Amino acid sequence: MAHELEQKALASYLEDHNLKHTKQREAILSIFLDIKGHITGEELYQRVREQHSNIGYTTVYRTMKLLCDAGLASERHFDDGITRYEIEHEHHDHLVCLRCGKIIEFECQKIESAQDEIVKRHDFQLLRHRHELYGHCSECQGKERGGS
Amino acid sequence: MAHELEQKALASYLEDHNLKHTKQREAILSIFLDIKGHITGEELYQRVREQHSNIGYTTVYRTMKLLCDAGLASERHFDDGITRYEIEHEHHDHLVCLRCGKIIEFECQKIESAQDEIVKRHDFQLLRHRHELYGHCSECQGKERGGS
DNA sequence: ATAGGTGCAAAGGATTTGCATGGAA
DNA sequence: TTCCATGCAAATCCTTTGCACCTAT
Repeated sequence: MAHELEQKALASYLEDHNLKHTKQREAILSIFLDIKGHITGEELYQRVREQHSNIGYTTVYRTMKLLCDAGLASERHFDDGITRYEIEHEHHDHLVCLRCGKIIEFECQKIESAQDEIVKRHDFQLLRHRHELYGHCSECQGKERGGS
Repeated sequence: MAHELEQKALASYLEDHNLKHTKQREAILSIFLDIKGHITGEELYQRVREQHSNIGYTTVYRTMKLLCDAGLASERHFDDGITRYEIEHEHHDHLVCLRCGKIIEFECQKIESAQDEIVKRHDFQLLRHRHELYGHCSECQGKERGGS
């Protein structure tokens, strides 16, 4: 079985929470893990459909929510308002190309510590943040408009 | 007339663009300017209604879009997906309390310059960014759940 | 007179929910 | 057998649009 580690993680999460292990959940996890970048619910649904024409939209959404709870995926919201999912991994932020839609990850210790200062200054308890840089990627800078 | 400067700015924007100066636009601008913080379309609509029960939802939305184009307002999108408007002013970012909904503005030169570095490193052309810190404000840190 | 503006209701798009059926445990 | 999961359709939420009427210019 591909993605054995993650499938096991899912299985044990399901057991621990008295939830059921279904073909749909296994299939959606597997297809989701095959994708490297950030995928929308719609896109994921399409991919799932290619292999499992009987799986519904609803199940994809519900399963992604489940995978987020299980710590295998995380939700991202960029400016277009469409929810995207990515494989859960260490903290990072994003550069988003407004022409081709490319999403690049970055992390920056300088910013993190500057944030900590701000949070302290306002006596805030920081739970999470969101930091996105929007612009044109190197490939799109010459173009009038961008495709993908 | 209150907010004379802004009303004039609106008037000249309207003239320049062959648009019409209406009571609704004047009223919405005036009420919007009375609000200090960040307001949702819904809240603004309610406030407008208190004084002008004949103004519709649609007009509030359309007018806010107009005010944004005119540079008098700007739209903000936080994690709850609801559009908020604020008076247009120099660049800043936000701290958002997840309990009481309080929104605090901040600006940080350190972060700005760190961003510039990242953007250069990826050969990106930066157009705008979004940086939001979510957590609990000082007043809400003791509470189980928050009102307001 | 003539564009643009308004307000209602209806549409829109992404996501969620109700409900009867299906399938793990 | 029991309860959770599924899939469809309908509902939801915020926001936008169509359209007939209205009103600045």
